[in-house]
Amino acid sequence: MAALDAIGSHGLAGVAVEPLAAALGATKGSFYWHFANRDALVTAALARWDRVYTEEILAQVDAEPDPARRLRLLFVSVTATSLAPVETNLHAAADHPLVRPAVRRAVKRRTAYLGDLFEALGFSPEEATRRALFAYSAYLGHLQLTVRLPAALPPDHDAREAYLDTILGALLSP
Amino acid sequence: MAALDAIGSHGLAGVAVEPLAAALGATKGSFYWHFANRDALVTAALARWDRVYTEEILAQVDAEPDPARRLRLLFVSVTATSLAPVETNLHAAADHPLVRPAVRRAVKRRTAYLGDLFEALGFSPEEATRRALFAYSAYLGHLQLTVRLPAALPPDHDAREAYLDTILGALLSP
DNA sequence: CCGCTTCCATACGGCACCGTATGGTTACCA
DNA sequence: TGGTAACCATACGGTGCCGTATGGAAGCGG
Repeated sequence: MAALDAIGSHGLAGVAVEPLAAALGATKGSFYWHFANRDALVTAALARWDRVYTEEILAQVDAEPDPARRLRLLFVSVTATSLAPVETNLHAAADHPLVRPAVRRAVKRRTAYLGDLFEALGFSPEEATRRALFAYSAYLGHLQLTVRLPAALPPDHDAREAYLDTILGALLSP
Repeated sequence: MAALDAIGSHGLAGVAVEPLAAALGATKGSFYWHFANRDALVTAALARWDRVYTEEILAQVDAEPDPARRLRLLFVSVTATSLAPVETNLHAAADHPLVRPAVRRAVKRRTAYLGDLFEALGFSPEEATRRALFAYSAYLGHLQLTVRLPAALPPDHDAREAYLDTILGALLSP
């Protein structure tokens, strides 16, 4: 779906009919035969985002049985830089009436998953909910830095590993 | 500065000459006498943001001598919901050529301050840098949720206090 | 071969914004 | 008091986008 790529590279405003059609070597006339309007395209992109960026990732991570290793695997999977632009730009566009419900649904789904994970690690339900929200906030901020200011992040692989150790150590401290 | 308010309520794209002039009861002709163009207005808004949203806040927090209480005070000050929209929208617009250097500067300044704080709390310089980045990421994500999805955050005052305790506990765990 | 559906292109009107041109008003000052 | 600078309003052209109207071209069943 080219619309999701456009969200990644130019944000929600980048999902524009005329430039997109031109980039695909087509014309507006063609586009408006396939879609009712721009909103329909955005809606389709959001549905695709929900499948690929939430359900598939969680299903894949959920294969790991050990909760601690599952949390680490989740962080590694989810900070892959290829996902970052779309994630960041969609969260940033969550004031848009079409985007808001999709993002709300994703945040609920993801924080619930994280909450279950922290419960499996031995925290009380309330504490698990708090740590889940904390972890998700850190995830959001990390992605934002990844996209906008990568120079602020640890430079090489070793430093990133140490950084991940720090994060997981803090999140799992009793 | 009305431009900063516009960034808060409608993002960088909300800094538009004609609507802004109309909102102030003026006209474009008046605006273009005071500013060379839209970019000049954006630049002025960014300079003001740097003063009010970084320097003043840090100066105010720095009055607290105890590092642990200073960290808590910093979090409380900085998660005031009145600051959240401008902060979030500016970070979200950091791909813009005028905004990028301003945000980069702010992030550097703030993470450096946080790093000093964690060093004052007894962490090694490297660990302090990691925790500073972690704390700033969590801050960014938290603000984003505050603006876009406030329903995802702890609902009442007691829950927010418990949440803050969890966060500070995790950030300060050895 | 005819007519119908499917798919695509060109052309148009409309909107919101940027920036410029130009004239007008106020006020101060030589 | 006449000139000049500071400030503001109206009007215009340009751009990039949305959505519609309209006319094909290609394929396929009757």
